[in-house]
Amino acid sequence: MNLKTGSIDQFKEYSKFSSLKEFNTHFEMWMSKSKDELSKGELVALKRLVRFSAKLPGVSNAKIGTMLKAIHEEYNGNGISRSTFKRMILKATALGILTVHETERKNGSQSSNLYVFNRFPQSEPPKAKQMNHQYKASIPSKTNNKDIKERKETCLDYTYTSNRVPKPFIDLLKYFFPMAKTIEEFWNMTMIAVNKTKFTLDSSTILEIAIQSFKQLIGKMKSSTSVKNQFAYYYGILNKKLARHIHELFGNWLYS
DNA sequence: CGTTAGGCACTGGTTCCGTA
DNA sequence: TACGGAACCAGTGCCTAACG
Repeated sequence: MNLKTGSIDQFKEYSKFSSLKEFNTHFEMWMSKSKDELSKGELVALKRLVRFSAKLPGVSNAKIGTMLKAIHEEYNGNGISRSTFKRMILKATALGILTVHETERKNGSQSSNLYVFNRFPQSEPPKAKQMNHQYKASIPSKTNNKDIKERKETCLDYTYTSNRVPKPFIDLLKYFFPMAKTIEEFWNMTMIAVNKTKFTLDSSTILEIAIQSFKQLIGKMKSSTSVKNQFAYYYGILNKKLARHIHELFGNWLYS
């Protein structure tokens, strides 16, 4: 009992789904897209993790040992190893399916991880390249349960930004907008603008244009007070830059 | 008495190697 | 190639004995 400092309820704010049904729908989309990336054993592990993420849709604080035990029981002793489970976590994190948060016990010692499933993006699901090989948990700093409780009232900082946002983008924005939600919103605007073009751009190009646009926004914000809505302004810059880029790529005939 | 150091336990992370 | 498992690492608190 001393292992857990509280129930899963206190991680409520981590859930990105309004219902279990919604979570299942998103997970199915992830599976249809990414299940080939995972081995048979890894799929067993992932699906078991999903079943441990029901109380709070898409969030699990079960420890690896517990889940392995459950798998072993389910498969009559022919379960999977800790190595396989961890390989699954690495892959699923890299694919953007889930995010891992470290937690501590009340007394400060390391506790089980918090596994948070991400929503399936409405645009393109993140590619491995876009993830910047971010295999590690996206949380550099340790969190503890007390912290998490305290953060209920406040917003989560940039370390909680979803894995679908490329790291260089986070690294730039965090100095100006330290909140994860804001950074994610900027990235959402980016993907909306990109998808609107109907052109397929590679991830590094998108990132480059996004960063340029954001820098231009910051420049504007510092030099004038005319920026009323930072997202809208950013979106405007982005659209222009994307149009120019595509124009350069494909020539005038597209717009004639 | 209070403090400190050492060993233990618990967790996750990484790497490596043998095997089917 | 997927997998299991061992060996190592790190970080923390707990317990206890020794110390001043």
